[in-house]
Amino acid sequence: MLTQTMIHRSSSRHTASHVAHPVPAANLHSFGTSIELMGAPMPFSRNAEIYGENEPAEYLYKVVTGSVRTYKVLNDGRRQIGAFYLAGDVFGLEVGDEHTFSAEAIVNSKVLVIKRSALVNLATRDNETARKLWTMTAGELQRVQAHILLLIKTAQERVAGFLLEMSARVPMGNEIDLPMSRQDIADYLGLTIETVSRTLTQLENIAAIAVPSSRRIVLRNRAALNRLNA
Amino acid sequence: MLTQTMIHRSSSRHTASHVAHPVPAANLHSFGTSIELMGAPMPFSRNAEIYGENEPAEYLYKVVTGSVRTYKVLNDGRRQIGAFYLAGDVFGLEVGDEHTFSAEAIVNSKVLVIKRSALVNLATRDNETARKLWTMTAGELQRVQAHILLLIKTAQERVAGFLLEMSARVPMGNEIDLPMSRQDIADYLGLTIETVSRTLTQLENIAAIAVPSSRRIVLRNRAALNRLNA
DNA sequence: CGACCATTTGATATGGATCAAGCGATGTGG
DNA sequence: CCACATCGCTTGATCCATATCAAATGGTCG
Repeated sequence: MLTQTMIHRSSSRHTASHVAHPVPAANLHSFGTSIELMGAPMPFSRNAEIYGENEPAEYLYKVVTGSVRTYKVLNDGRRQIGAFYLAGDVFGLEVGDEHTFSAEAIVNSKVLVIKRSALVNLATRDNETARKLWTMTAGELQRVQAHILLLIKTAQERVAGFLLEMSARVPMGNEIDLPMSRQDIADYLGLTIETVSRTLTQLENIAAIAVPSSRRIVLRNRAALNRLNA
Repeated sequence: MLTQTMIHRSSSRHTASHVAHPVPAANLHSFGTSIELMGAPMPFSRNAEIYGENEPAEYLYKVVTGSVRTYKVLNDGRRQIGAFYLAGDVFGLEVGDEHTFSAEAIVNSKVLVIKRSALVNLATRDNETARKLWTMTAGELQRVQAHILLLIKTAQERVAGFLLEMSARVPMGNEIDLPMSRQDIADYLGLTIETVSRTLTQLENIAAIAVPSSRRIVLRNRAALNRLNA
C-alpha cells in the first residue's frame, strides 16, 4: 500500500526546544478557574517539533496562534497524522507517562505550555479540574472515533468530511484557510497527495467547492458535501 | 467503496432489555474500592442489542462472560465495528449524555450493568473514582488510536495486527478462540469477508498461523506476524 | 438427510496508488 | 530586475490491491 508520506529521517528534527527553555512557573492559584492562565506562550517555528513520540508527557499544550499536527511514523516510514489543532485547542494530554504521538507546528505558532503534574495533582483536590481533564480526554476520544469513520470511506467522502470538519472549527464558516499542505491532508485521510488533489478538483467541478488558491477553500454547496459525508 | 456489511434494517433489533428489567440498586457503599460490585450480571443472547447509538447513556457495562461489539452504521448501510469487548472489559462509558455507538452481544453473554449517574456523582466526591473514570476513558482513547493505525495498513498487516491484538487479550497466548464472525472482523478492519478469509489462508500458507477450525486460530510464528504489524 | 448459514475459493472489475511530467508561486543570487 | 532553482500542487498514464460477483464447500441443527 504505502499511501502515506515516507519520512526519511531527515528534515525538521529540531530538538524539542521547550526542554531547553523552561516554562515560567505556573500560577497555581489560578488553576481552579481557568487552565489557560499558566505560563507564557512559547513560539515554535514552521515544522518545529513540539514533542516526540515516547517522550515523557510532562506538559500539555494549548494553541494560542497558528496550528499543530500530531502524527506517528510507522516502521517503514509511512506517516499517519492523528489530528490537527487550531487556535484554542488543547493537545498533548496523556494519562500515561509518555506521548503516544509526536507534535509539530504546521506554521509559525505560539503555544501555551502547561505543567501536567501540577494539574494532575490539583485534580486530586479540585474536582472541577478533574472533570475538565476527563472531559478533554473524552473529547479527544470522540474526535478519534469520528476519524475512524472517515478512514473507511471513499476518497470523495473523506475529503468532503475533512472540509466540513475544518469549516466547523474556524470562525467564518464557508471560507476555509487551510494551514496545512496537501501532504498533511493526505496523511490525515489515509490517501496520497495526488488523490487529495484530484478529489478537490472533482468537488470543484461538481460546484461543491471553489479553490481560489491552493490553501483557500470555499464551501459552495454544503448540501452536496453533507450528502457525500454520509 | 462499500467495504462493510450492508445492514438492511432487519435482524437483531431486540429492544434494549435492560430498560425493561431494571438493575438492582447499586451498593453505594462499595463504590470506593471496586466498581465491579454493583448490580447483578444481566444475560444478553447472541446478537441482542445492549444499547443503541443515540440512546441516553444511563449505564456503563462490564463483560462478565461472552463478548460484545460496538458499531456504527453509516447512512448507506456500511457498518463499522468500533471495538470488541471480552470478559473483564468495560464499555459504554460516555461523558456526554448519549451513546455514540451501538452495542450488541456477539455470543450469549453476561454483562454487569452499572448506573452511570451514581458513579459520576461519586466521582465528584471520591477522587479515586474520578481517576478511574478518567483512566478508563484514556484507555479507550489509546485503543481507538491504535485502531486508526490499523486502518491505514494493507490487508495482511491489518489481519496480522488484529490477531496479535486478540492474542494479547486472551489468556492462553498462542491459541485464539474467536467469538466473532469473519464479517465482524471485516467490519472491524475495514475489509470484506472475502479479503479477510483470503488473507488468513495466505498467513496459513506462510506458516505464520494455523486455522484448525474457522473460529480457532493458532499463532505459529509471532515474529512473522510482528514483522507484518510494522 | 436436507436446509441453512458461515466460510472459502475463483474470476473479474475498479478506485486509488504509483510513476512521471508539467505548472505556478516564491525565493535567491547575479 | 531578471534568470533560474525550488517547492507545492495539479494532471496524465498505468498498475495493482482489494472490492465485487459468483459458485463451491463445509459445518450445524432440525
